[in-house]
Amino acid sequence: MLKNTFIHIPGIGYKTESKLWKNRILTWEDYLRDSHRLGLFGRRKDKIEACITDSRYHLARGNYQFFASSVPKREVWRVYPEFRNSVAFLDIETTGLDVSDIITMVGIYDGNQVKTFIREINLDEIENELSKYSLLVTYNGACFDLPFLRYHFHNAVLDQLHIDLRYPLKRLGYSGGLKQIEHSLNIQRTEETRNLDGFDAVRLWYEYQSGSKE
DNA sequence: ACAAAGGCTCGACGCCATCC
DNA sequence: GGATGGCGTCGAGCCTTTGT
Repeated sequence: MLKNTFIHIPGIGYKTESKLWKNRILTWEDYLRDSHRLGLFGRRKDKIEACITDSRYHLARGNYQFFASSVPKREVWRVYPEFRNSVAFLDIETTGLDVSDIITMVGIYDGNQVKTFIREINLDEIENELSKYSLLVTYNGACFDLPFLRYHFHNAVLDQLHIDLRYPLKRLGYSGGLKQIEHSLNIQRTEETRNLDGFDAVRLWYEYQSGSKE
């Protein structure tokens, strides 16, 4: 999907991208070969070509920073196929909603394996762990998880591509919070966690700190 | 060759939704 | 309850097209 994308190129908006696609210019390679068919000439055409050449260069090297700074946030979902081999699905638990509240746990799924980082056990390993990934996927992470991580872990690398599923799901007609979306997609939780919400994460953390193993 | 019109991008603004 | 990005809207500014 990324190789079909032109929206990250300065001077190209949704209209022009759509026009390219309608004219059978579907990939970067198509553009470099066939753009003269479209009546794009002169400096504009050259600038676009230069940006496509850059895009190919950076994609071949896995330079996620190039795309993180150029692809509009609402279109970052398009990079998933190209960067799925370096993805972290991320969720944090905290003691409250204010960024100065405490992070109690961070969970990461890398596509194969779930890794859990717990306060007072191994949470300090999270900075190193995060630096391994090119792409982060969250739900509402742009407003919640990432600001928390930035506030509490000054050395964490957090310049990755970031797909916040809240917004693409909204466009597909799914909204109302993660729990509700899971329900409407028929995603079942385990018996132990079925009826728990975010506030239970706070309560259970304090119970755990008071000695409850359960 | 020049001017006007039209198309498109892009930034600003205010409102809204979601996380524990 | 605070932070943040997306959304819709608007208008400035640039570029291309069209008309004379």
